[in-house]
Amino acid sequence: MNKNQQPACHNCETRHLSVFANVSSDTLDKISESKRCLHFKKGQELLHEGISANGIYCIHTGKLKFSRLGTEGKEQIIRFGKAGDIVGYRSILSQEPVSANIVALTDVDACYIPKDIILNLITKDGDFTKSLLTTACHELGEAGKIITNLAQKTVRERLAEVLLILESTFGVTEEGYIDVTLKREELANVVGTATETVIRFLSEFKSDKYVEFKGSKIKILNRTKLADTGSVYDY
Amino acid sequence: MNKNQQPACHNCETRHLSVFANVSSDTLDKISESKRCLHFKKGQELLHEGISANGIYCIHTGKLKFSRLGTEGKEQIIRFGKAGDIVGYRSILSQEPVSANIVALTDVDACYIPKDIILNLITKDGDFTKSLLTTACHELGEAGKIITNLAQKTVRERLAEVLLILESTFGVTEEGYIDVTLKREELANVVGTATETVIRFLSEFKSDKYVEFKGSKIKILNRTKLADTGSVYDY
DNA sequence: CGATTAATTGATACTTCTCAAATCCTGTGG
DNA sequence: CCACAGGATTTGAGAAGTATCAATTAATCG
Repeated sequence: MNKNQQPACHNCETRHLSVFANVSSDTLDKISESKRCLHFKKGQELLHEGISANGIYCIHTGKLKFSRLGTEGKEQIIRFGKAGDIVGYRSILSQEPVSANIVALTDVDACYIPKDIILNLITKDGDFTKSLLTTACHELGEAGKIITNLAQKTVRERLAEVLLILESTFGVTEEGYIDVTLKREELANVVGTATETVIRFLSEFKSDKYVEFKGSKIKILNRTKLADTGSVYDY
Repeated sequence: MNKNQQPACHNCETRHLSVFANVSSDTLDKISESKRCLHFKKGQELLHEGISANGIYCIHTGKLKFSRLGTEGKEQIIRFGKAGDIVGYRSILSQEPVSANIVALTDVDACYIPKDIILNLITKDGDFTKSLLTTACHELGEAGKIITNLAQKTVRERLAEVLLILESTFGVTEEGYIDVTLKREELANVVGTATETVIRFLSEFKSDKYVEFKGSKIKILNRTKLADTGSVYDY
């Protein structure tokens, strides 16, 4: 995908995973006309905390992290994104500045859809709006889970749980490694702890044969034990 | 307000604070017809974690806490509610079970509006839906803040911040005390710490003259210092 | 007023953080 | 293809922050 050739939304396979799955053919045409397909390199920022968004990105391929700067400028990773997700909608709909830095973890192809198209769609297409609401409400529930876990679980438990979440979010490679590459530091910024602490617990999990490494790739060997370690009951 | 007399939504002053502020007169009539006004005593539960909601509550008067049970059955308070808020909408819209126990902190008057009325309203009233989306997206942003704080701030910082948040959420009484009564244990369950730890830091804040107590009521004496203590920059 | 429940204080143990130092990678230029 | 620079990872030791347990005092409600 490049800037000259704008693939139509009709033919987009990723669309069926997204909030645009059921919008009408007409509407789809309108979106197709006004959107712009963009490419982001690994490490590039799609949106920056504090600005106001003028449109949303519909993620076609690639992986993202959503993070906020906490006290002392430390990164806190809030959640992840992948193909089929839309980003930036929260800011537009709450009429607040973007609340997270959204950064590409891999190369990312995404379509940019201007704000007014989306707002217009909301007033006209009930299914689409419902779909958006469902998404937002689902994420709200997830956020509640995260809050409870952060407040109550130990770092060791949280790390175990995060590994399981990453695996189920991003799946595994052919060789069975979790299909996302995070630095130890980033892993620490998800869990909310120090890098060294992540490393210590990871090597503990490794001695216990719950996981194994290959570079920074991680393979989960024993999901049950890991879920146990993380006090994850709904696994 | 009691069960015999169902006050019309038209005349409800609280409505103007809520997502129903701008719905049409016709729609309002429909809601008025199908709603039921209920009273909850302090401590009573409006919704319970895990069930599926069949309607939403529109809070007319009173205060609520939203909590989840974490590991070992410990309560984690996620957020608070008050007049003008609607509760239960998340579950209905994400088609997931209720994700929190919603409990009255004071006596509460609330109107129960059946699920199908709300879903119908969503397909027909764009303003209402947008209003709901705005609410959900706003709360999503708040959740992100909470996550960052929990992950990065110390218990001491979080407690200081929570006091400020409680004051700005619930206001103060004539005498200047934060207008909500929480047990020390509940305060601990907001902050995500042990009751004893809350007590220790509270008495520290008291010796520092940042706060003063009267029973379990808390009065903030020095907002600036407290914001400092809590590393709250946007106060 | 008595019985619970809540709040407080103290002592100790444990988890996690921080700082320092060493080793390991990775990509780059020669 | 190799060596090197700079970042990433790992390990250790000691400090700091919180949790836990136990005991005491205060507040509340019937």
